[in-house]
Amino acid sequence: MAAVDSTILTERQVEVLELREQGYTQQEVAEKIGTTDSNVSAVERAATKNVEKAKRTLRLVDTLSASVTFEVPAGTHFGDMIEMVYSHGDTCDIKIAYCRPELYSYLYEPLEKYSAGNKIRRNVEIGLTHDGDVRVFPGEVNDAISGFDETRQ
Amino acid sequence: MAAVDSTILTERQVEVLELREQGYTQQEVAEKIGTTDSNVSAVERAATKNVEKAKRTLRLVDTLSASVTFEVPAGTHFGDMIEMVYSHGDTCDIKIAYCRPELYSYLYEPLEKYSAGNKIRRNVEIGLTHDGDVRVFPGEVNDAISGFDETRQ
DNA sequence: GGTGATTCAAACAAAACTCTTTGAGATAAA
DNA sequence: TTTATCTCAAAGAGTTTTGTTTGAATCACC
Repeated sequence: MAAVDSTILTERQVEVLELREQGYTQQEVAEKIGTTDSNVSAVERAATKNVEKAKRTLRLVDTLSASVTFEVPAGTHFGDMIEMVYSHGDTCDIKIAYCRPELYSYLYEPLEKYSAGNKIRRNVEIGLTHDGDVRVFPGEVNDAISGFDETRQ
Repeated sequence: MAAVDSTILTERQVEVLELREQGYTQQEVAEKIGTTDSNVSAVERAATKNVEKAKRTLRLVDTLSASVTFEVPAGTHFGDMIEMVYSHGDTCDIKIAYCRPELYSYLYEPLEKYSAGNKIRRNVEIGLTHDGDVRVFPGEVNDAISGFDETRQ
């Protein structure tokens, strides 16, 4: 079995991920490792959640390590957020490396799933690097402002 | 403060990372958040460890998601490991996308710090993708085989 | 030598997470 | 309908992690 040292995955989680990756169904995996399909499902879900956490962690650190950071509150319009990027850039003598249309799609991509009606439904942390790059971290939900029920499908 | 939702960093850890990133010393951060410099050091270390864990997690998942995976035991010579890559590729009808010298430096880069005397000091998980790419995950220490004291500087 | 910045180990309580079981549903195909 | 596959919530016991304190140590620099 693959090593899990200094990883946020447990041995059990890697065990399940490996077998699932090889094409076995949850029931087959359950038999192989001696437990129930329901348990395999739970472990697999925990593993997936951990992988998502790892991705978000690196994105957050990447954003925080920019020389300027600021937070955009949930409910902000996309256009306003873009203005905030440029004005913070001006204030800190950073020339943003994107023109307005570029920045729009650059920001829209990672935020698409947290947006609706041209508004962002989450607090967003934005970082500006020395050389004008823009980094984004979609943060926690803020239903009070956005007026959306995140849990609904 | 930046959101830490669905992240493996705690609020405290992000708090410290943010202030440290802004250039404050550990003592200054300690005063700001009302604790000791020694504590700030500990929290910062935990945060760094978590970031490393996140990186290793993604590398492991990347390796595991390859269509063929196998493990190279600690103590293996670099040359033997490279032969293993090609022979597994042959077995599974995967044409490795690197020639021998390329593969050598490609594998040496991520494994350099775990190597000595042309041997690897750790178990290494290797994944081969459908299109011949090679992925590497340096695993747990195995001092019994490698005969090295990892803790020594 | 002294000083500022940082690191480290040990210990502890509180908090978070893990795997598991149980029992119930959801979905889609035969 | 039956079957296979997968999901979900709640609850429990066990393990791990976290933040913290204390006291000592390291390192670079004046």
